[in-house]
Amino acid sequence: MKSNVRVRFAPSPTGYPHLGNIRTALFNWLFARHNNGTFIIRIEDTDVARKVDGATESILESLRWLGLNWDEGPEVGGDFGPYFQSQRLEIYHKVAQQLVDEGYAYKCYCSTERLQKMREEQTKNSAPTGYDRRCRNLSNEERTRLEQQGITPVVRFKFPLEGETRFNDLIRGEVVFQNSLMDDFVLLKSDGYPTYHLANIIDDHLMQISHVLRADEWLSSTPRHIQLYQAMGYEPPIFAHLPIILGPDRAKLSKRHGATSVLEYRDLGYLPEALVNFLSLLGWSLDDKTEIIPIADIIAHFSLERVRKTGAIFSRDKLDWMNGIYMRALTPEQFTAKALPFIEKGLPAEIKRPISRDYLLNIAPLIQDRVKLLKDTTELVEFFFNDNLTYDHNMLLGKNMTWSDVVRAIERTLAVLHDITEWEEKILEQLIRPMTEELNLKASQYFGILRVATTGRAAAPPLFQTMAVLGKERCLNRIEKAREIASHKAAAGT
RNA sequence: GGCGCAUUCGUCUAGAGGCCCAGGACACCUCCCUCUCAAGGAGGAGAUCGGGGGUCCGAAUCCCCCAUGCGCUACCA
Repeated sequence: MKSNVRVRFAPSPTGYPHLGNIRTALFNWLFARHNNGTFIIRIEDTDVARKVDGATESILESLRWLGLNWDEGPEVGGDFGPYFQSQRLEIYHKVAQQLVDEGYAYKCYCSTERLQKMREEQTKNSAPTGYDRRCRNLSNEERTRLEQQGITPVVRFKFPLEGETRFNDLIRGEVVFQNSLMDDFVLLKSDGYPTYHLANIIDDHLMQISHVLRADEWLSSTPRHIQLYQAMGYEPPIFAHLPIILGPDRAKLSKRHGATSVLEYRDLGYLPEALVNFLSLLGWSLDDKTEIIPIADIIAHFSLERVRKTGAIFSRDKLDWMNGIYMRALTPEQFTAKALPFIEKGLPAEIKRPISRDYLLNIAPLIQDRVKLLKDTTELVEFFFNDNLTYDHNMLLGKNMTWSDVVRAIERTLAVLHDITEWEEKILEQLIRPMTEELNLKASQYFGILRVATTGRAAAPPLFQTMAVLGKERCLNRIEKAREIASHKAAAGT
């Protein structure tokens, strides 16, 4: 049973959604789900000049990826459509005209040049900026004359000159603005499109939005909205202004802060559930210590009362840590399924495709603990697939050893390995570990040689597990190669 | 410049008059585990709660002033 809570995420397709935008979407979604309400997507495509191709799709894709499903909006429709503002122009025109007729708004013929000049003048004199209301009280004759000049007017709201506008913000409490400080803002642009203020109010009303949860940057224009609601005779929704997400320089997160597009995080290999968990904790908290919270619990406990007022700097370090936690919580099967596409894409071209899912499934437990981002898996997994190991040969030489020590160790190992019929971790360890003593080496020296020989790396998953997964043939071939290298070195007397 | 909002460890945060000479997490450091790298475990360091005044027996928590930061100040959202 749905409640009356109806919230919307109303992005403008002027770019690719970044973490800040999507966090607002997330809080709306959480609020809707917690209250058993309706989550609506409305595309505010009223800025023709800044519109970016593909932005809408990218926004929807970001939401889908994170699992923020919507009940009404693009693709799914709903009873209050259309959900693209560019398809609702007639409605805005009608209401704007009505406001003009009723004396709440007026047509303004001022040119952008004049407005710009006016603003410069105001700034120069350290006066408050804002439209000087020149067209507010035009006589009919003047209006006709300007019309005849062929000027397409904009429609401006006749903001009350006196009094104050107040409202109660669910997060910030009561906020008061002096009306005398507000100017007559534009409702309808000369290109026929409405401004945010007009379209937003009309649609929120028509779509029966109960709560407006939006970023803090809108707080200052809320009195405009309140006044508009009153002029139209609409009941305003409840407002809650969310803290914004900041870049490392404490300024509002934006494109210039780098990789902030949500889809980039997907492509880097963050898990959507990790990102959701992390984002939900940017401004909201469950209690004084819980950090890893399943989505069902976030929904169950989400409340605006526990939303902070201050902007938060997004920290990649902590996200990475959290992603690692979610990564480790995956079953090997899940992990394999998620890592596979990244590995297919990332492994060198000479390695034959498709890569074996079964083989990868065996590798998974060895690397899962070591992965922070799915993109990292390629690097971690590479030596399992690449039989042409290239490494600095000197890595074979353990600390305080000579090359002939290395040759001897390898030869003894090879002899033992050849006879193994059951190539398993336990058996490998049973046979090889005791050799440490026989060879009079430290485990770190001996295992180190074998690690480099089989993996070409100084750091890799535990030796016996790794060898078991690699298989007998691969191990023997690689160790043989290492023996040749070491023999040459020994012969050269280096 | 005007208006608005905010201000607790480097960062994310807990805290709604005594439970706080401020708790948790990330990052950092040390140790343990250990064949390497991780993961895991145990510790450590890190905030005179932006500053100053009040109120109160008692303030991070209430009030006032200041400072600083951010946001808005577009025919952008």
